Amino acid sequence: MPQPLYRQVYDTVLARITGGDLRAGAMLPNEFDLGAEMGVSQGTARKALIELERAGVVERRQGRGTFVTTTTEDRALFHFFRLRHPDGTPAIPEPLSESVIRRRARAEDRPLDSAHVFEITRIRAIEGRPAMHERIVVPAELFPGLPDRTPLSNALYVLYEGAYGIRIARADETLRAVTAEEGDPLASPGSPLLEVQRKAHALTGRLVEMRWSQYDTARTGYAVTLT
Amino acid sequence: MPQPLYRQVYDTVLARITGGDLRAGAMLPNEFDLGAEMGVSQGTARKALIELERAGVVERRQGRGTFVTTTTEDRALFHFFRLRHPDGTPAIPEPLSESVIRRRARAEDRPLDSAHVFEITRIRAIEGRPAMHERIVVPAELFPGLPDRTPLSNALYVLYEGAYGIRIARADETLRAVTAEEGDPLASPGSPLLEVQRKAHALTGRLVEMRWSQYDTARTGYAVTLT
DNA sequence: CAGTGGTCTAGACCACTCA
DNA sequence: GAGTGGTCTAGACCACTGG
Repeated sequence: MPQPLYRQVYDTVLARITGGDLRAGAMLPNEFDLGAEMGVSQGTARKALIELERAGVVERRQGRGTFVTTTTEDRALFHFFRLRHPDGTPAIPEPLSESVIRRRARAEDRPLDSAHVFEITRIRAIEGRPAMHERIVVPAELFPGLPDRTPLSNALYVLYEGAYGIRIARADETLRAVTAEEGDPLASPGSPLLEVQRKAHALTGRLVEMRWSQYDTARTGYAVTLT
Repeated sequence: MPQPLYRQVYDTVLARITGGDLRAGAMLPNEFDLGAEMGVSQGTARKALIELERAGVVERRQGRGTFVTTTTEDRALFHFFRLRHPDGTPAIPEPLSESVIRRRARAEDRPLDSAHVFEITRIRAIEGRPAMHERIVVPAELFPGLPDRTPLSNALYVLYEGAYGIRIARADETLRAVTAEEGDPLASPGSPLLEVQRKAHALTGRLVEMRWSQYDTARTGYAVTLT
């Protein structure tokens, strides 16, 4: 047995989702039907579905069924945006300015594996104060017509999925403290800023976004839980 | 059925571990024996053990058995210490200075739910340069004789478990960028520092440590993965 | 009410570890 | 070779959802 049966079911279902056969929000077959279709028992199909749920690919609801996970504004805000107020509630960013340009990929964009990229630059505020400065780079061929969609959704990952079928599954971030320079849009020179570098991967595992963010953390904090 | 059977098995086993009946590294009964003991089938005992493994409480090894997880230096360094070199490898801290005092709990120590606390202050270096300044507060009654154990282990959580049977299961952190002040032990005044506030919980869920850390991130970064 | 996922059982065989 | 966890099956009943 090269791969466990439940793993084969897992891979097949995942391929249907990433391949577009099953779109976000679509209902999957029930455990018995899926098992029959794949030539395995209900219990084996069930194990595959449970693993898919754990990976965040599907959502299971007793009495209703199993559905392909949809990236909602809430989910994007909760999972992939970590700034919190002192009381622990998520900070809500509001757009202040935004630009999207198309350009050739530079050396630093190499990991995106694309000749051309879109570069999004935006500044967002929290409770009325400019607090976030972001530069976002994505492969141009994966997001056709992106510049025509301005103003972009505040939650970019909802747009990625809704308009381009690209679901962000994982993001690796590296955080550093830096100092604001002359002309910084967020804070006066010398002020401390939290700099975050992100590499975001789609369900397929492909790197689809690189992001440099700077946060003014005078009134908020970046929250993480380690387990 | 108020609670699923597998959940009852889970709780019973967890209670045995937190209660000291099963110590770190101890081997659990196999799935059939555990099931028989609890009056459930092997499959149900198995499900409880899998959940315990997912929670990081036990480790299962095919052909060997199921064992209570031990906090090793590696685990502590990998899970609960997030500073990484640019190439992604963990930064290795080396002790420079350390002090442990006993004092009355102050208002800010309230969450620790203890009248007296130990406060550990230490400075550690990375690749020879002072890079971490930490203030750690724990309830005194949970860690009797802690000041006599100086110099403390570099990996405190290994000491917590080995000497006091307290295993850290979860840590909530909040990160901010701050500026070094006059006399800062890590960097010259005005330099940016990454400030991390941690609240660490034991397996039982009790808050057992509060920690304020400052990192010089000039040569390292704090790495996180969001999923 | 029919259909779904959630729990549980009893049993089988396989893969790995270690003496 | 004995003992362990890993996979898989077939079937049962329960709990929840929605028409």
